[in-house]
Amino acid sequence: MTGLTRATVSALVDDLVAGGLITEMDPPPRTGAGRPAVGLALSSAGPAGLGCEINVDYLAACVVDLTGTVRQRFVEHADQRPSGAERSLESLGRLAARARLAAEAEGLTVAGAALAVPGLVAGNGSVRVAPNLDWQDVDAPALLRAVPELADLPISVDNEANLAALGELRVSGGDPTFLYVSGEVGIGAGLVLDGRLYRGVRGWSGEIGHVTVYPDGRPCRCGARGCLEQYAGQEALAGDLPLAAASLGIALAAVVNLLDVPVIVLGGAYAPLFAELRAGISEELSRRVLTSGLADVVLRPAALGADAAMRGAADTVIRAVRDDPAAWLRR
Amino acid sequence: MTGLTRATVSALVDDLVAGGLITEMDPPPRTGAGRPAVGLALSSAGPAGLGCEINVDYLAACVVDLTGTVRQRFVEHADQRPSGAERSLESLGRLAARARLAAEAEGLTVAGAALAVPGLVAGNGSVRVAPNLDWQDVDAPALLRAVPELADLPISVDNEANLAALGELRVSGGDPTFLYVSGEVGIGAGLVLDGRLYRGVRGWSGEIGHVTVYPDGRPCRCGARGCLEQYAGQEALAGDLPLAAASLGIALAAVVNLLDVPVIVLGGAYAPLFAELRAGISEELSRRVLTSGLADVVLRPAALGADAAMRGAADTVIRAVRDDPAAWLRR
DNA sequence: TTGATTTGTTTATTGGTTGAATTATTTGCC
DNA sequence: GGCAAATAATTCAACCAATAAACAAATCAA
Repeated sequence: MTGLTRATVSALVDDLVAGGLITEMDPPPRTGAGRPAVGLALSSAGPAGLGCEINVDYLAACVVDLTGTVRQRFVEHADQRPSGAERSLESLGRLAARARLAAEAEGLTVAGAALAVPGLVAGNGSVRVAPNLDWQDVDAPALLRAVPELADLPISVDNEANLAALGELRVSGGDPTFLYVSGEVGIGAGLVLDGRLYRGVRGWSGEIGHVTVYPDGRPCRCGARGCLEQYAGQEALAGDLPLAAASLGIALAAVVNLLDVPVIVLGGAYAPLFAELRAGISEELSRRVLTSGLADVVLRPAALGADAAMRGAADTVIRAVRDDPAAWLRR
Repeated sequence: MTGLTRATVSALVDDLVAGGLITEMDPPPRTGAGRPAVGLALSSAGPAGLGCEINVDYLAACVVDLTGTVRQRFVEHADQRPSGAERSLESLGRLAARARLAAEAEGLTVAGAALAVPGLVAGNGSVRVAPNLDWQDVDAPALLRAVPELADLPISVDNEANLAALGELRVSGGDPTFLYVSGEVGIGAGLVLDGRLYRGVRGWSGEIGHVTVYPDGRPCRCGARGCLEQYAGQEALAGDLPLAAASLGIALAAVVNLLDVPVIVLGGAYAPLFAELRAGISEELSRRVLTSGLADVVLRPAALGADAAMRGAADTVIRAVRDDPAAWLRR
């Protein structure tokens, strides 16, 4: 597939095995005649990713190894709104430190950390706004690194819906292009195009909750009227489910018309309600998507549950190692 | 910038000069002391791109050289709706052949052709639907190649708004991410992300004309209700301009919320009306874009006029040569 | 046991890049 | 006018990763 010769591949694989990224499997899988091949697999003892998440009512951290297996998982339920950013991130840092130490006791090396937050994140990792946490301009990486056990780690920060979309990308059966919609208190979306998360120029993509569905409709806390969030957010969801489905369908039809996205994944609070929402969404999609006669849009519930964002965060770290293993070996 | 040594760069440049892609300039530009450098510029005598366009009321073809200069330009005004696809594409083929021959008489080598159509294009270049031409499943590349003078050319086909966006990308002062909105009989959009046109999985992105702005509004010929096209299409534009601006603003706010696009370019019929439309669009954008308090969305009229799609088409050909010059040299 | 088949390694060769030295061409200063 | 400094470009031996082809290893089937 790569066009490289067996000799070259062997040399490269030797480096990866020596660097602990790949292990040789014994006994190897077989086919027909001939000398049996040596099996190779991603190492479960090499570099690992530390995924962290802060949300309105919980803190979470996990360590995922190169194979994608969750090796450590810590969750702490507590309302974060009264704490303020500093106290919350200090608690999360301690939780993450526990996860890291437990993982390293198992022989893993944590290569880096990523943090999922329900808000807008600037390019340098600072959180511009997190409305539901009441945060503004929080330098999250610095506050996390204040915990001594994390001081040496590279830490990235991203929106929770974006990272949940990445988590879904990993477990999904290989749809390289889809929209992940996360129904929480607000509604966020993560857009994966050709296998890569599209973050937008300033990292502020995916704010589907504030797409207008009824221009003169209900007032939204953002100041506008008729935002999707007012019709399909967690509060509205408890009331009129058919309205929630129709409004979701209208907003999603806009996405499909604009981006020709063939798959939509419903996560967060939408996942358990998928059966009830599906028909209403589909109806609006088939009515309003210009190409609905040419090809269907696939609707499906998220495969990962509440851990999606945290797992996606950890995944960004190990994906970086997998995308450029030589950089890891040179470290 | 590349990290290559001068020796290596010299060797590579030698190949490009020998292949006619680059010419040495004489006299070169100067700075201070020292041996003066040899100036290098893209050759205006090398490979060129043939850009073609078919639209409701005209046919057009042009040849653009490596430097981006339009070297030949032919336009034929005539209503194409009564002709049918075969006759239209034969006429366009003859026009393109004239452009090609004239360009080759000037020493250019036409490397390929690209065709802009107002419709949905499949991956193989066939036009699935072009509503305003009343086309369905037209194998446009084959019909163009039926003209003997074009038989040897690789021909690609794309949506006109997509190609106009690419044309705009070339002349714009380097915004790598923007949405180009083309107001014609219908409304199309071309989405350029990080300097690359995003076509969607099936090539059907950019159908902003069928984004819903008023869910229970005017019926559209697509079967839905309240599509943008009914409020900001060429017919609606002649009537209520403030309504057109507001509805455009609502749809564009959705794009910005979803994609964090920092620049919106208004083309086609919108370009001459830019002054009248601007305030109405901006008002809705600042009201409905969640991040409008954090960073502005830039609105500007298209720099290229009616030639945008044709120029963008030609540009795709020369861009392919520039992106992989070695492939051209190996030919 | 033999031959076919497949996997993996060895080794000389190749081609592109590098680095250092060299040559070329200008400006600025005494 | 002559010389030093600065900058540009080329030459050439050395290096390195990948290649191709031969060879060794390990299995199955007859």
